[in-house]
Amino acid sequence: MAIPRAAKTQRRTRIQEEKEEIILEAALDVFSVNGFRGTTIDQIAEVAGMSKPNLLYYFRTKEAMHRALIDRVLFTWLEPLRAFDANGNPESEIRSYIRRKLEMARDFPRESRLFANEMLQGAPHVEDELRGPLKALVDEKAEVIRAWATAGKITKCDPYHLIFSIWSTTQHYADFDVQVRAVLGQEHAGEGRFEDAARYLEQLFVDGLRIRHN
Amino acid sequence: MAIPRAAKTQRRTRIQEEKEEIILEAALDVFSVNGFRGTTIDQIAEVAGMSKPNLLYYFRTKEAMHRALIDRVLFTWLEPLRAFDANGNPESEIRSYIRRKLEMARDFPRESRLFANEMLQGAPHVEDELRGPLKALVDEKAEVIRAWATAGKITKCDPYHLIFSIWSTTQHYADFDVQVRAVLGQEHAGEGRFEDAARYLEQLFVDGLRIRHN
DNA sequence: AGATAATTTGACCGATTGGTAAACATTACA
DNA sequence: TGTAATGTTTACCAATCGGTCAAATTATCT
Repeated sequence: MAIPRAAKTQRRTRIQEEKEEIILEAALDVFSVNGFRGTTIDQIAEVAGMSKPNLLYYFRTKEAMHRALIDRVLFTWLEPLRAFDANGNPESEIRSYIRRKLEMARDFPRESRLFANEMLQGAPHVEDELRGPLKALVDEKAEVIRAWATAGKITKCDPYHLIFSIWSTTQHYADFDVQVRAVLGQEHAGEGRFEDAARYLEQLFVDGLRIRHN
Repeated sequence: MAIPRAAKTQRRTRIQEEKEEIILEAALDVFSVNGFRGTTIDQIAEVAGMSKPNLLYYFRTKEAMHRALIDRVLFTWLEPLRAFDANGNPESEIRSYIRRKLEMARDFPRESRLFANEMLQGAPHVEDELRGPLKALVDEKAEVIRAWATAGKITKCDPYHLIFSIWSTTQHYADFDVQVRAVLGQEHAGEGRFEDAARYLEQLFVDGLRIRHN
């Protein structure tokens, strides 16, 4: 008798951990490109190299796979913002936040696209997380930025829209990668484009905010 | 005998124009949210308020609907960039480009999401347009910006990444609308958010580029 | 009005969808 | 080694998919 997903044993088998890893990896491949509705379990099964019923042994529904994937990715995705330090130097904090976000766009483009897909569809599966934990985190960091502005360390500006602009400019290089490559052309579309982007964005944000260079 | 899509008559009927309009409007609703793969003809038919075979009388395949929709939207979508004037004042040109793009994000969010969906999927239906006409247009405008920089009217910066950053920051308010609303919360998520965004972005880009105020 | 062309629909097709049942194979553990 | 739990697969299901067809309806033109 098969009891999937550690219902009886509490502890997860070695095989369970390995297979769930493989499945989520494959699911990330497919969901990030085709979105939830556009993804079929068969596609994921093929990428994962296992049969469809075998997938459904580990995750009972397509929703369960998507849910598990979102949950896992959401935490790491917010890491850079969590690392944003109130006690740090404004210029270096913003610089390194941009750098980290850009590295994530380069190294984890599928994760970025997974979220983008979810947002485009109106976030039917994660709206609660947005209104709850995400808003709370952004509120906290926005307050830090506002304090910097009040203290005259930074130009006065709307901290929420500042955060939005950092999110959008950096994630653009993951979500719109095809367009970026197409427009830059063969010669400038190499991996150097991330360094070019980093240089440009740091210039834009730091000078744009008139951050005091100590 | 039914001859769809003006094969014989050359001229399009009044009914043809009306119905094709209704269909594309409905298709925009659905494609922009669910992407190509995630959209079904039945969904479009229901939104359009007509039977599925009736849709297929005007557009023979789902691809044909999507194609027609992309073609129509692509032109208007690039309007703001086309209006970018080499002879204008750098500051006002960039300001009004941002303003126009932000207005489009506010007034035509579905069009923005349609493209975003297409990009996330790797642009399987429009890659040629990206490498061709779009790249050509961007190359031309990038040259204008570079000339401004050379003339000292503007801070030296990578013109391509400047354009990317204007695209991403403005379209963010259409594509990630749910997230923006969720983070801003009930009180700041009203329509005023576009004016706040406009104010912030103009400040960011204009001061960031150290444009000379004549 | 009558004829002809344009439009609309219900019934239907084979393929694909998410998911299930049960037989079979493998593993872990006594 | 034996056996019970875990893991895997084949065959299958009803629902939905993109699309066709022929018949019925409506608009157009003389």
